[in-house]
Amino acid sequence: MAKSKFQNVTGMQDVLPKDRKFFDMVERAAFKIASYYGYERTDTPVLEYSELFEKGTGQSTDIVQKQMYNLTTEGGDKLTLRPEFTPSLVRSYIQHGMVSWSQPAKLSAIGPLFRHERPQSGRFREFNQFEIDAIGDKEPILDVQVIFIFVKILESLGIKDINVHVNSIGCPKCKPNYRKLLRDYYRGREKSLCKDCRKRKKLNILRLLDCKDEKCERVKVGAPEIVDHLCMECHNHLKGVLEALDYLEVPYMLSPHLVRGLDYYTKTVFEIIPIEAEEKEGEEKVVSLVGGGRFDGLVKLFGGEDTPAVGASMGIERVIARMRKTGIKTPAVKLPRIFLVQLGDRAKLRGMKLMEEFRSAGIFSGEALGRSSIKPQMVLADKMEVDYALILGHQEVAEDTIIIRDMKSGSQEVIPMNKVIKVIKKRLKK
RNA sequence: GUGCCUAUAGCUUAAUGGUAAAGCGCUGCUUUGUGGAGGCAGUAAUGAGGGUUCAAUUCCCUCUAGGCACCCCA
Repeated sequence: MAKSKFQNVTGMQDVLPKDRKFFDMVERAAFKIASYYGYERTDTPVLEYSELFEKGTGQSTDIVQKQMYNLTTEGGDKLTLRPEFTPSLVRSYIQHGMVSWSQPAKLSAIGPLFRHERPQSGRFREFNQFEIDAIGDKEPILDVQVIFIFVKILESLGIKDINVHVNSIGCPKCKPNYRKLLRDYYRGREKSLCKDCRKRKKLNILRLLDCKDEKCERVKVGAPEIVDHLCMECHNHLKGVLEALDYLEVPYMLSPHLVRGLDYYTKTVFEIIPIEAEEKEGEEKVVSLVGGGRFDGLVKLFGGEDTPAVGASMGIERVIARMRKTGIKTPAVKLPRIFLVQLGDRAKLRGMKLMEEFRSAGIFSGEALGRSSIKPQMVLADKMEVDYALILGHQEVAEDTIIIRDMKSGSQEVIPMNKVIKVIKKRLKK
């Protein structure tokens, strides 16, 4: 197994051809649907200045505190392998003056992200996400469009048993009030909480709502819910989101305890979760396939105009794991229908040229130019289940002819080389 | 970062305190320029490094990788 002294880095994996087919399938579905709704692909560098994430993703988040791959260049620049897309895309929005585009600017992105966490199922140190962001519009319908697009992407990949969890975490106006209410509620109840939550209470009290510990769950039941304490603007925004989801018949539920871990979220937050995983909670881990929300303050935080925005991203590896689990197959690979068999050096050369002629004519041919004897080539042709083998030996090269062998019947005939493309084309049509 | 489990040929598995077996795959042979079945042969492994022992792949430790849970998240 491990003969080489080199191995892959923990949590980072090789994508072999059979895996790649799944990636391609997901990417194709994602771009097809997102681009229909106007989201255009944007690529940003894998490396960014560390400060972008420290400021954007947020100092208080686990991502920034302990999961970033940081490096310092010889010149002293502090760089980070991107742990998420949103800050990069917002940076790009400001830097390239997308403010002057028709708003909102609709961007999509795909590629690897890096977080130094302990790998486990559905979690890697290098992983791929597909993200879409609509920057420059505050209407709730944009939130819903983002959710809707991901639901449609998942559906088109055959993942239909999903549920969208939605919540609002308010804005800088109403969030502080709610925080205070929560603090008041939990004051005196510390003893009923798990160890972690006692710590969390000081760092970010909203996180208490996320805990799955039984004891905490019990305390949580009586806790004030943020949806009851939103300011008018946030309340109406949430109402607009839910109404649109209803209208579009998106399967969702309001999850008052959904809190997301990134600092920049405002108002709407959501996750898309497979239903089966929810039902089997305890046996199977609940992993969200998509997560996102509104980040109305981020553009301004980076020095741009005060610009509302909303976006989300999908974990490609997680979606693929889901597809595999539910038995979804990738489309069959296109196999060649003819196979070139060659004997002798001159035939190899002539064969190489012939294949190019076939390629220009749009005909896909198999080959084994590395082989010199005829048998293994025939075996391969058989395995590939081609319709015809084209045999090119010394004699054929000399006479400028080629043998066409019908693999099913075993009959074969010699035809002039200059007619072979025409003949094969005709036969393959049948 | 914490805890638990795992590690035998390319793949799937077997076995043992005395240097490892099989199936699949791959390569070749079974007519000298012709495939599909069957037969024959070949190929290749105890993740790495220590320790205990007369002897370890088997027991112990460390490392590495993989899996899982916590944390957190896509």
